Amino acid sequence: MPKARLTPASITEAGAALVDEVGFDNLSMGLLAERLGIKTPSLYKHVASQADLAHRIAILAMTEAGDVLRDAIQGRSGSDALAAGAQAMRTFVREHPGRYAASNAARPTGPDDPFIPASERVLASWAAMLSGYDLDPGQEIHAMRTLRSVLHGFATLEVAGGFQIDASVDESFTWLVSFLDQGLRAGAATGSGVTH
Amino acid sequence: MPKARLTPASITEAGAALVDEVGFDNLSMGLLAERLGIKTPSLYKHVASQADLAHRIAILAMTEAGDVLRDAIQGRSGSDALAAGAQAMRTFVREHPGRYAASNAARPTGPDDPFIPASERVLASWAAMLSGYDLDPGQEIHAMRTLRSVLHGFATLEVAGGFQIDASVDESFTWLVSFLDQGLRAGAATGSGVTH
DNA sequence: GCCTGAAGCTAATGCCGTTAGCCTTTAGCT
DNA sequence: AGCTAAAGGCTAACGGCATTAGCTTCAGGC
Repeated sequence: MPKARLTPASITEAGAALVDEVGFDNLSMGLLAERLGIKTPSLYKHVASQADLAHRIAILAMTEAGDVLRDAIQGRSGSDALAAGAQAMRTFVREHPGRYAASNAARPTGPDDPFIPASERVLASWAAMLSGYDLDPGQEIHAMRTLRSVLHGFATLEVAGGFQIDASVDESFTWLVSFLDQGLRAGAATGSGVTH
Repeated sequence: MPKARLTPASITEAGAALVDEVGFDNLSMGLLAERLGIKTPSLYKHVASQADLAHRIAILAMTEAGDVLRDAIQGRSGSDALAAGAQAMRTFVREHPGRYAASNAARPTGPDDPFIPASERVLASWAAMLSGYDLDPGQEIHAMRTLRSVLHGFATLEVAGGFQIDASVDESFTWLVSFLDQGLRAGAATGSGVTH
């Protein structure tokens, strides 16, 4: 049988697909090896450890998230960019919960960890989006953190099944985005928006 | 030595203290047994499994969070209640990251799982707090989810070390709370606040 | 004083990550 | 073409951890 040659990249890809199916917590070397048609120890010819594998998946996930986000924001600004970016992130998390969990669990392993630029690309997209709101420069970091918090929190709660009541989650998300948009526009309008 | 008799409750308490120290992911039966001065298998005389232990910790954590939140909101309303409640939750998560993680990982095991009323008590506190904003009834659920998302997201990112840039996290949190407050008050003022 | 059950222990099982060591294949060099 | 060496697979084995089985001990109720 013509075997596609196994590489660290292809294994990472398979691992990412696996965690999206079984959940990041249930990632195991045995399961992945089975998917690849090899025995567990053979995996170690390609990745150093399970932690290494998880980290590679995290880098892949963060890179993909960056792409998705850039594409969503591309060509839009202000409210449109916010709505598109937020929606894109939510979709990404719902379609790739395992990847997303991996990217959350990851910590940079050193100063030249490729995970760092991948994360920065995501943050840069959010920053670009926020720049459309003409916020006070001193507030941008706070707005950024608020934005990240709310989107991260919503996505996490949603995939964890945290929204039990039978009210439309889609509707809540639209409401949330509008809420953010209005607050950000108010902040721009007043020049300070929020005092503290 | 006069040993305090071991009970499921005391073991859960010790487990909760342990996860706050070592992290929920690093919870192990051996570590907990060592803390209690017994051998690992003896633990099974008191709890059914590690999953059972984790679930008990989650119930304890959710109950404690409910207490903290109720106490914080007690006697306040509107912006004050929001600020106090949000601050109380953040403090709880920072002081008890392991408990918090346990409560997030937990899923109800059945219809009469005590975890359910414990969760509901937390939600009820948030609902009570939101009622001070006189929102349109149809929007309360969305506001609630937004609130939970942003607080959960912020707390999670913070304990995970997700805020790298050296801008004050305290300040960001204050900003976030003010942002929410202004948005909620605007929503009440207009009677609808957010359109979608 | 005996019996029972609660609660400890040791020993053993099985799963999983990981390492060591062996074998086959294949790419590349002479 | 033929040799060499690395790449990449495999089996066997180790160690850690959750869990179970079965023994022992000790305190409290009859």
